[in-house]
Amino acid sequence: MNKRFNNPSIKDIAREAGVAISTVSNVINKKGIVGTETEKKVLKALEKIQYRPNIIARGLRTRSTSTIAIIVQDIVNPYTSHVIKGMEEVARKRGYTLLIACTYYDIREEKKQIDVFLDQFVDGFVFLGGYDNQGVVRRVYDRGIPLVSVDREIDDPDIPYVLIDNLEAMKKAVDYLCSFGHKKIGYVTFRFEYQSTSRNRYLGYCKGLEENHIDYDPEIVIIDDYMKLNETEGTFEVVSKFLKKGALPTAFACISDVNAFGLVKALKAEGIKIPQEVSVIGFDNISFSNFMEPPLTTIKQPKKLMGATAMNLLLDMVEKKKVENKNIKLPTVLLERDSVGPPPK
Amino acid sequence: MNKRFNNPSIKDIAREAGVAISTVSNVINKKGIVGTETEKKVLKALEKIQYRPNIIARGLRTRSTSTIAIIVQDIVNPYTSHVIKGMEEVARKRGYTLLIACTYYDIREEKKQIDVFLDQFVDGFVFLGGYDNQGVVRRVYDRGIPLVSVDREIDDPDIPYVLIDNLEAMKKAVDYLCSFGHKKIGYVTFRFEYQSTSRNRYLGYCKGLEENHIDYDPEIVIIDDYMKLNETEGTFEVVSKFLKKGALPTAFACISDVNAFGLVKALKAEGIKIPQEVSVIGFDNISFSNFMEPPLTTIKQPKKLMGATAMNLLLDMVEKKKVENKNIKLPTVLLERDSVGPPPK
DNA sequence: ATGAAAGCGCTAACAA
DNA sequence: TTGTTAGCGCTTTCAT
Repeated sequence: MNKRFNNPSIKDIAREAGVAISTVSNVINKKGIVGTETEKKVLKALEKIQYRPNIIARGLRTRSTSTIAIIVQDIVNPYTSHVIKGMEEVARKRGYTLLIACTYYDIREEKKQIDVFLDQFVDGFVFLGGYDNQGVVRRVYDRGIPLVSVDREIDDPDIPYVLIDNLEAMKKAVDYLCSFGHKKIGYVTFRFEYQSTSRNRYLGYCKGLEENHIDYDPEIVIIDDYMKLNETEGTFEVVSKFLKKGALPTAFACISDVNAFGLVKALKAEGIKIPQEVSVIGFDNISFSNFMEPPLTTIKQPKKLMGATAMNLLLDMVEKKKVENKNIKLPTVLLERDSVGPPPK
Repeated sequence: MNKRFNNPSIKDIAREAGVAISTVSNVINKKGIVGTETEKKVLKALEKIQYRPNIIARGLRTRSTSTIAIIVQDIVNPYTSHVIKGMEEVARKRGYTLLIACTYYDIREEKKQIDVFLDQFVDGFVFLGGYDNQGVVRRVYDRGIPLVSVDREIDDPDIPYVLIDNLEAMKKAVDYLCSFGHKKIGYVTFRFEYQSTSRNRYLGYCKGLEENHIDYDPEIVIIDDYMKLNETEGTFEVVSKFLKKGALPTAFACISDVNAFGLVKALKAEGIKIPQEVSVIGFDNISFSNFMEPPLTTIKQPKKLMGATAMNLLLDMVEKKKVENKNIKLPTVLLERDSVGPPPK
């Protein structure tokens, strides 16, 4: 058999200390029911022998492995990786390890991954982004496994989530554009039938227009799923094609920064000056957005905070602590930089 | 006890099929020693009952959990996340799940994470980047656990690695700069005492100068660890300070694109034109490098390929397949874009 | 307070 | 080929 190494087990400790294995277990798990003298003996044995509890064996018994599964769409997306970073730091501090899987926007893949993780006795799930597909989330929820949904809006208040108000945030972006006097405001997004986050941003765009008494003009709304996976490059191509058609607003709101980067490049390629001829506002505040030219005005999402908040919420539930509020909306901030200005005369 | 749910077990299948549990196990694990009729019965039972093997129980027995641990410095770094993507796709296809931990350049954290993963019976390790600190890698290696080191150069050919030739790649960058006639070539890096990858790039820079008969000028070599964690922003600050001192080369080579972004911004902030006054060459080919202004000339690392190659190599070892070559160097390509030009007259 | 023993679900050695 | 059983390392019940 493949017994690669022989770690000391609780048995070895028991023998060394001259006590029962259950006593050792009780010391390790701080049950507080072990006599002072006995505890001392165990502690000494623990000191002497390099012992580390076998998480797998423990997991088989307790059905818990101090492991959290996180399911994301695409780890390469900077928004995603920043949220993960926030989660990772909290998980580590609290003694949990992270299992990560990417679905690349494939719902079947998402289902498969969940099954795999279920097999592993993960203690909790984070769903980061992705399609509405509440069924798949529900399936986990109904098994009684703690879960938090991040950046995926769920109708059901039973299901804990950490979000921003995407609708209000995008409306804020449109309001900002309007405050400069823009009347022709385009929008760049991928499709959103199955994705509430992008849908709500779109709704925010519409609401922004409406409140500012601007008619919705489908000519300047670019909706294309080609921009989804290879965001920046894809947007560059899609927008380049769009520009050939001639319809040009004086400003664009963008579903996210990574798409805005491609939009900006396409605009520049046509010799269009930003913001003198066309203004652009992004969404997310990816770090690169401050290093492009011009620095991108954008809606900042509190990415790391979202991750940290979600993980703390999840671990509180895992550890059965009292959770005050499991439906959390975090605030966004509009970052004024240089890609928005008044429309040309 | 916290028995959250009662998955059907191999026992239930055995009862349903009217065979012994070991027979079921043999069917599931395709041992090929089960009679056709019996197998059919088991398959039918498997069909009827929603059965999924309990990985934890299996792991306790076999000391293997189809899990790979990957240890990175910082998941937010685009180079890192692209390599992970390459690894993730392969791992998933081959039926493994990924445990990910970040150390944020902290050696103690790295040690701690390794211990945690060791407790979990991971089947293999990937070390992505990080300090030389061969000891920590060795400790895993000596336990006989398969491991691959990526982007962390290891002297010991026993230890499998996937790398690029950092020295040659950076030398190639310097050669390229020289081919435009540059004689004053600066370099931007963080410290590299404990990090062979950055050290070898530095050595490549030095060798490039030497072969082109240019004296090394410490005045225009910027070495600062402040650029390590918050790369782009940090580099912007460091370089901005540097520019106040007045020494200015006609070209900069950069340890990585994310640092180049900060460098470029600092240069522009001083009104310096790229490439008319100063040329800049990066390293990595992060996707944004093509979307900044001017598009960044850079050395392309095959990031996803590195990840995929490393994971395939690792899993081959885990599965005890014959491995032809466990020391792999992948090629780099110099991408000519617009940030390099001839020096000013 | 301490110890003995059952058993989590599975694999593998051994017996039949 | 098939079935029985031990045991992976741990937690937890139940005696003592």
